[in-house]
Amino acid sequence: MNRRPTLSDIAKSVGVSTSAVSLALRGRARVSTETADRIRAEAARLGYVQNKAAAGLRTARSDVVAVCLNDLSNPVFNEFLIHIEEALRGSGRIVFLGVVREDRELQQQFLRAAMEQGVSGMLMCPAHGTGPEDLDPLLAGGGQAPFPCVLFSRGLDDVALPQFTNDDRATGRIMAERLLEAGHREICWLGGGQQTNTARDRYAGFCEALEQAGWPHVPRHGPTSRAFGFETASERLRVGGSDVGFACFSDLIAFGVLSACEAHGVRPGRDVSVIGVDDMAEAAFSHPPLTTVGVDKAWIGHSAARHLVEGAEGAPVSQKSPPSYVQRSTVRSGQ
Amino acid sequence: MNRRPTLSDIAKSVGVSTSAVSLALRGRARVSTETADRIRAEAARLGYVQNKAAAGLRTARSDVVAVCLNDLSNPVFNEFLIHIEEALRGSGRIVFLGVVREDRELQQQFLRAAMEQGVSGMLMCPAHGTGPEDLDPLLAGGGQAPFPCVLFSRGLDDVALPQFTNDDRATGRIMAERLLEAGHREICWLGGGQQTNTARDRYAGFCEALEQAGWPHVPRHGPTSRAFGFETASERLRVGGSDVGFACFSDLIAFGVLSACEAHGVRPGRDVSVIGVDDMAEAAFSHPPLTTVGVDKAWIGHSAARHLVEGAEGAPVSQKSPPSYVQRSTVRSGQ
DNA sequence: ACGCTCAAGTCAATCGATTGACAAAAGGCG
DNA sequence: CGCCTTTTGTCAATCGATTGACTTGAGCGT
Repeated sequence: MNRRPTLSDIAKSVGVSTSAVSLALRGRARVSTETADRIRAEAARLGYVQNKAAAGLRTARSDVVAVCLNDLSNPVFNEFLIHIEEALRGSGRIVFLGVVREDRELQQQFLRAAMEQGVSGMLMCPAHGTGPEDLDPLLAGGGQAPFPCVLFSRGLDDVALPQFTNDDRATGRIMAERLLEAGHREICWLGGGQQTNTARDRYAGFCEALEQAGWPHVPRHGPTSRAFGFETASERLRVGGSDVGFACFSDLIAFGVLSACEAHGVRPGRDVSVIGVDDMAEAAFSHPPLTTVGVDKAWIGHSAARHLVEGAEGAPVSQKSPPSYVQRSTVRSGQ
Repeated sequence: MNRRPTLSDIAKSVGVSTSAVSLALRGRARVSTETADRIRAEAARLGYVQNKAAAGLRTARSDVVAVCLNDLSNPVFNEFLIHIEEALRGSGRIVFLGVVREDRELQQQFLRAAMEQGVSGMLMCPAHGTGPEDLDPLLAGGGQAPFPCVLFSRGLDDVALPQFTNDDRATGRIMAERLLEAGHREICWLGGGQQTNTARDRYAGFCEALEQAGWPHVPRHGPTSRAFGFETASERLRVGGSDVGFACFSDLIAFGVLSACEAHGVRPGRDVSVIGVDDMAEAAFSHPPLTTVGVDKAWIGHSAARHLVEGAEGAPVSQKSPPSYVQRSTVRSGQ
């Protein structure tokens, strides 16, 4: 029942000091190549594995990054996670995952857990209703903050943290413009709400473009789910007729709308128009394939991760990626 | 630029020893309620956060659990992760995530990282081709193993580790039986391969039931992706006509088949039958809704997690959850 | 032969928390 | 009053790795 070998086991076995072993294994100078080789050989023979807890205790460094997400069952967050994990693994970091389901309390718990574990940084998509006070411990300047934090996907106002997000105002505008072109009698906004900057900006951009054109719309805010899209679209189709353009806060909602269209015998891309946001992988395979405004999840995920590990110099940056219109077949072509 | 407060900061400030502080904060005896209150109050005032690295160094304990996955872009693994994360959070563990993309080398790296971090255990879905030799360090008996490991989703033969999986042989049988009932001229197997027990068992059960009935099938092994389903089904429909029943290793493949059917103007549930496995969330929303054999991902995820944290007593268990036939509309009803 | 530099190592303190062994004070009991 | 228990704490060692300061011996130039 022998425990894991330590530096001093190797030292004893080779006949040198633990300092020498530590130095050799990390490839520093101060040990001759010959001794270093013997040390490395013995380490391999013994099956030595570094104890990062001990190393981190001494050096106050760590290669763990916490990633704070809200909802894995929304494919878009899953996609963000994929890109983030990829970027982080590429730079030798390790991922601590937290799923906080839009719950500020859970988010606080995860923050604390991350501090306890001594992570070197955090990538965070803030939960609904997160304000500066929630992030207080991370904001203190002058080396006070336990670790740097970078926000992704959702930004926060009045928070001096680097943020990588989609340009949601532009996204909303694009949706409005395309729907306007399609020339529907009624335009309907589905989803979003007031809980995140993402939702507010997207809707604001949408309203802005519509107002410019002097065109009204019927707003229906609600959860980001297929069910919400299905039910709300069904209601609109029943009371408002079938000549309507649906602007959906998320592809997920749009999928629900598509189901509703099918149930009502209405053809997306002909009678009605449906446009989503995100361009999640499934969008290309929906029935019919969904027209959507693509969010550059890879860029956002990679940039946020890179910014975190490369160290944030100077003032916190706030970068937005431009959305891209992805034409498939659910938006009617102009009259 | 004051660093994080430590036990001894609290001790100094309250006027007791660090021992007392440690004891009090963890609610042990040996400190009076009154002193303990003062200590807790001061800890809160100072914003004390425990340093788990230091604590773990001393106690050789940790509340981190490594979760080793292969492919987040397959929704079924995403669903497993959701359930696992949920169960782990419920027992106060935190998740250290690794995505190893069916690469044994990456899997080894993750194993090592987990040892370095000193995780208390691992939940693992083994990569393609994983053998006992890959898991060697985890198998040594008598307290030698660095941490306990529980396999989920995919089992491994000749490996003395607890395993929680779906009953894949039964799953394959169900698929064959339903397709037999539908009475197609040709029955086609899509996906799987020889890389995992899951794939082998599922296919074996399928063959078994078909042989019993004395019915042939055309096998097409390949990757678990929509694209593979689409292409292979297209080919079958072209050369073999439209009276075919498709048994798909995964819902993902089945979705591809559905697209192929649409492209070929063939109606699933009427002309052809399509049956998948997993019952992923999307299956209920495909077009048409997919008939599938459901895998109890919640049970598997929760059980594996619970088994790990509650400590594996006695001999390693190997438990299989029974699959469930989920009838929707892509399998033709019997003649 | 002397002083100097450099390479190759070693020493010992340190990171922060935990815990077995011990100590002092208070209370109980005959 | 003396002895024994509890209660409430403290001491000091310990977990494993890192690192600034120091030592030793060899090599070199003059």
